[in-house]
Amino acid sequence: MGRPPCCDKLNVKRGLWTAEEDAKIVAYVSNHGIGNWTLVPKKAGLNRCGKSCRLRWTNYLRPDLKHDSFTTQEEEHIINLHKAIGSRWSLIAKELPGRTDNDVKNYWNTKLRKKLVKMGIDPVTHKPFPQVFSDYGSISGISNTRKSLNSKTEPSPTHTGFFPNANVNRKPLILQIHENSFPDNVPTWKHQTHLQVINQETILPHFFTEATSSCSSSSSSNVTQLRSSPQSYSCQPSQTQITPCSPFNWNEFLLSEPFISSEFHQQEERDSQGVLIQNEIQMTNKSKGNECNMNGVTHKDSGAFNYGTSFGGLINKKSEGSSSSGKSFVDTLLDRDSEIRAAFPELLDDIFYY
DNA sequence: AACTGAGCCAACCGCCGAGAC
DNA sequence: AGTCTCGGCGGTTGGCTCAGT
Repeated sequence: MGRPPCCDKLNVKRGLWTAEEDAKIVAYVSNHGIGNWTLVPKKAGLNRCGKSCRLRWTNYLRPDLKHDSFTTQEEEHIINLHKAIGSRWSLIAKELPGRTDNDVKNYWNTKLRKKLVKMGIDPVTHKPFPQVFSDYGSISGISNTRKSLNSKTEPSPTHTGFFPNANVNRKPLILQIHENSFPDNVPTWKHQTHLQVINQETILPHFFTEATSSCSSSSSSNVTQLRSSPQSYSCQPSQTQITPCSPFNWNEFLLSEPFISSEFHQQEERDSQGVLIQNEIQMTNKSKGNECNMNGVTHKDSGAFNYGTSFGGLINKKSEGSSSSGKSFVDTLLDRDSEIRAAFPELLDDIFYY
């Protein structure tokens, strides 16, 4: 039953590729094209796993790849896209010709994330840190930071920490940030005593998983949550129904136009009147077609889940008048981001210019 | 010159959905 | 219907390079 295994994992070579191996893959692909990667090692005379061959090709050997450093324009594009869709590296990479998801991911993790932190911007929410703390304080019921100054709760050992190795260095987050040359042009941060005692967990949960999963990297896990938790979804399910880590309401991106019920529109109206967005929408994404349960009403999509169509259709729900046909999915997302910011200034706060 | 730590990036790991059997 | 692999994805790690001491 089932397919045979693609390779004997114990007897295949691992590690860095040699020029000779690269040449074999290139020769094979140029002769046979890309097909079943499990057959490639055998046919190309390589003692590698097919999966490894595929990765080598897609991340390094593909002729359309750029191998030079990222340009300023590409940087800005990545930041904007990450702001809009989070760490969906494959989607971001599709918007950057010649770049792979691995390239983009590495560049983000090694350069851009640090750059944003140095600028005083939370790389998850893309908001200035003081604003993030302020948001979280109001969301979680922490009416002022002084309250948490007295907190002596021990940090949870399960959190990975905002900075690398923070799980080893268990200093409060604020101290870490401060000690990591926080810029002087962020006034709030000058008041170290006002901040230094704040416990990691007390501040903002998503910080502690940011290194491994930003908000939308948890988008996949959000979907999982949606399946298991009909009441709400957020980056941190146990915290609040409002996700502080993204300006987007992902509900909307999981719905396409045919799903939009009158109840949903009513909900939107309430939202636009300043009522906090409640996660009344329960989503399930079944193996064939999308099913979504909104306020108890189940709707079903006709086709497989598809960003380009489902998202696009949904986005256009609010983008009436804007051309949808010629725009890419991500462009549309960015437009949508701007629209949301314009529509909900009190919820989404000021746009931050990099 | 030798050592050390940080930065970088290619490659691997593990999960998931789709589809083959 | 159930089991299994493939292919795709995001997260993590190993090891190389280089700057600083």
